[in-house]
Amino acid sequence: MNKAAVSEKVSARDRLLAAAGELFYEEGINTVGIDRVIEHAGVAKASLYNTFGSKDELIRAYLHTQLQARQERINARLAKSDDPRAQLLGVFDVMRETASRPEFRGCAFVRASAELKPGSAVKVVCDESRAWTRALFTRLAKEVGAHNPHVLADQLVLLYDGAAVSAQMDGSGKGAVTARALAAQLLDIAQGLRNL
Amino acid sequence: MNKAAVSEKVSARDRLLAAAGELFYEEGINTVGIDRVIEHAGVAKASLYNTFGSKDELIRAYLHTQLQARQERINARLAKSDDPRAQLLGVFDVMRETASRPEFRGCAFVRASAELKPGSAVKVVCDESRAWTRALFTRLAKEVGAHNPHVLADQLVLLYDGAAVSAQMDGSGKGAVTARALAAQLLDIAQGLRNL
DNA sequence: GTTGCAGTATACAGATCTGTCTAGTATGAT
DNA sequence: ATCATACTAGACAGATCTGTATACTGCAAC
Repeated sequence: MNKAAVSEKVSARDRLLAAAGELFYEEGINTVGIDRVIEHAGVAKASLYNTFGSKDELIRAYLHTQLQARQERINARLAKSDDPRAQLLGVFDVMRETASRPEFRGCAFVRASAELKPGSAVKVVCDESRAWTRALFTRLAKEVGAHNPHVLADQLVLLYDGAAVSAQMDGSGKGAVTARALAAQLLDIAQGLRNL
Repeated sequence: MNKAAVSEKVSARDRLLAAAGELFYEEGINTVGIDRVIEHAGVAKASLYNTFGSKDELIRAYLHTQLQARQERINARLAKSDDPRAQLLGVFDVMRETASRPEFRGCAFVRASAELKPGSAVKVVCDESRAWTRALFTRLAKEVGAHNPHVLADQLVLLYDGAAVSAQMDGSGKGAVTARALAAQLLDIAQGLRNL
């Protein structure tokens, strides 16, 4: 059976991930119980435990899916241009578009991390996400010819995080607009166009 | 009875707030049950419900206390100088000091907001906190003579939020250091010292 | 046709949660 | 002395949580 070719039916796993993606993100990981997830997915409880083994693993898988989705969104945007400067600002464009959607409630990893009991294995995915973002900004900072790419990358991560918080707390994409504008300013400075 | 003057005994209310401050902040609002709070506070359950009426109200009170504490920390720092520029950077110094403490886990309001079910009355306190911070930065931006104080305030809030996220996710005060340095740079620009 | 896989439906165990209730204690004011 | 206040101790109700177990169905491969 070739699922990708036939795809007449969505697997229980995918339906669970979709349901978890909506409910966990919108209402919080701890407030949403297993029963609501399986009900929303239209799936039996045994299917959840056969597929994921525990709620914690479902959370892990949910966050992993979120990370992949974000990476794909950003990579798709990066592919649209060859100019590193445009690529770097494009990352903030993606963030602005995402943060402007009414259902956006901030970074899924920040939200999840606030609910984790210390020592949870879920934190690994959060770290993975942050490492990826930072590596991306570092790479782009080098490509734009920044004098100190690591410093610039730190600054860009800061703006990226700040925009996510603004979207979560203020419910607007305004922070993302500010972040993009500020990133452009920082690029000018880092590229030496505005040096003293 | 004059509590402030005598203060031989700490009231159940204060002990509950202290316990909530530790447990809710460190482990999350939803994962910490009432029983753990009263046990940590050394207080009877009836005292909690007589004083606050519900867990939600205890959460509100906990966040309100956090807000007051932050305001007092920042106001104390502001009082140390008359120079608006030093005052503004002082806000980031406070953040850096706070974020460098090992028990710091990010902004209590961001963490709480990630756990709230939509429509909770707790969000009012979060909004109050954000309004206060933004008003503070706007006032200071005006006092340093920024060309566009509202834009500068938006930028500073962004840095402030980003630093908090970094402390929460990476477990370090590095983001706060970056934020302070970047704020200083922005001040230079906003004050026109580096204009093109 | 039989075997194995993926899934459904549902009852249940055991823990934990918020909130209520009863009963009793210490203390200070009047 | 009495009375209100603030508090303690703990049982309890009722809901909800995660996770397990049982019994069944549809389907595809061999």
